[in-house]
Amino acid sequence: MKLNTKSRYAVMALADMAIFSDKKAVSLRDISLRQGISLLYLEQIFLRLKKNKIVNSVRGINGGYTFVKSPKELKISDILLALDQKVKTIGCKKDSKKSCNGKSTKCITHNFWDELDLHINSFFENKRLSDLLKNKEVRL
Amino acid sequence: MKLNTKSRYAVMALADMAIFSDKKAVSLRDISLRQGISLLYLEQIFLRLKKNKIVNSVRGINGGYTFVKSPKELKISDILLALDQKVKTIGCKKDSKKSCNGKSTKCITHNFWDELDLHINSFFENKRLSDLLKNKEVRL
DNA sequence: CAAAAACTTGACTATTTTGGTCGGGTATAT
DNA sequence: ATATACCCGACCAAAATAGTCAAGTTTTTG
Ligand code: FES
Ligand code: FES
Repeated sequence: MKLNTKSRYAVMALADMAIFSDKKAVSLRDISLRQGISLLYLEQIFLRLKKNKIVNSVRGINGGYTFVKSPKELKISDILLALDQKVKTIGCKKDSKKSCNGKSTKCITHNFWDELDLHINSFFENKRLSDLLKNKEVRL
Repeated sequence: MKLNTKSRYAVMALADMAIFSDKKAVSLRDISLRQGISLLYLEQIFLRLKKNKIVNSVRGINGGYTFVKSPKELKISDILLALDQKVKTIGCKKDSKKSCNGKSTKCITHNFWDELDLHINSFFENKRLSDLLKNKEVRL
C-alpha cells in the first residue's frame, strides 16, 4: 500500500504555495525550484487541480496559480479527489451486489475493508492544508 | 492509493481458516474453493505467512495449515507485515537524513505523511483477525 | 510591437509493480 | 504405491506509475 508521487507532489506543491501566498500568484517554476519537483510534472498535476477548482490560473508574465479556497478551508481530501486518488481498499465495486470473488454475497472481509476505508478518509477529511504548516518556519 | 490483492487475499484466507479452525488443519484447496482464490496464488501467499510464523504447515494427505497464534491474538498488522505490505506514505527513507526531493532537510509535508502513516498503522495494530468474524454467520 | 514568461493540452514512453502461472519438487497418511 | 498436499524458485503478461515532449495560447513589459 503506497501513496503515489502525484498526490504527494500535489500536497507538497500546494503547501509551498500556501507559504508564499502573500505574492499575487505563485508560478510553477518557483515551486519546481523550491521543492525539487519536475516542472513538466507539476504542469500535469496543476492541470487537474485547476479542472477540479482547487486553484485558479493567471496567465502571462507574472502569472501563476492562486487558491480558490484559502488553505485554512482546503481539505486534503479535496486535493486527493482532484487527482483521482480516492483510497480504495475493497476489492468489489462499492454499490455492486457482486462480491470481490464473483460470488453473490459480500465476502467475509468486506466490512473490514470498508471500515478501513472510512478510517483513512476521515483523516483526510479532517485535515486542512493550513494544518501542515504549523510549527514550520518558512524556508527559502 | 490501493491495497493489493495479496494482502486482501491473505486476510480473506486467514479469516476463512479461522472459521474452519475446528478442523485440525485447513488445506489451501478448501480455502481456494470456498473463497474463489487461485490455489497457486494462495500457495505463494502462504509461503510467506509460514516464513513469518503466522501459520504452521502440516504436510501429507490430511495436511494443511494451522495458526501459530490464535485468531484472537493475531493482529492484522502481523499479516500485512508478513507480506511486506507496510503502509508507506512518505517519499523519503524513514531514517535517512535526506529528504524525498534530495535536499538535506525534511520536506514540508514530511510530518504530515508520517502522521498519516501512524493513523493507518494503528488501525491495523488494534484489529485482531477474530474481530472480522463478529456478526458473521458461517457460510459453507 | 516584439519577446519572454507562464499557463494549456494531448500524446507518448520507459520502468516498475502487480497479479498471477508453471514446473518440478518433497513429505506423509492410507 | 499413490494420492494429497505443502514447497519453492523462476517466469511472464498486463497494468499502473512517473515522467517527458511538442506544440501551442495568453498576457505583461520594454
Ligand atoms: S471486498 Fe467487497 S465483497 Fe470482498
Ligand atoms: S516525505 Fe520525508 S522528506 Fe519529503
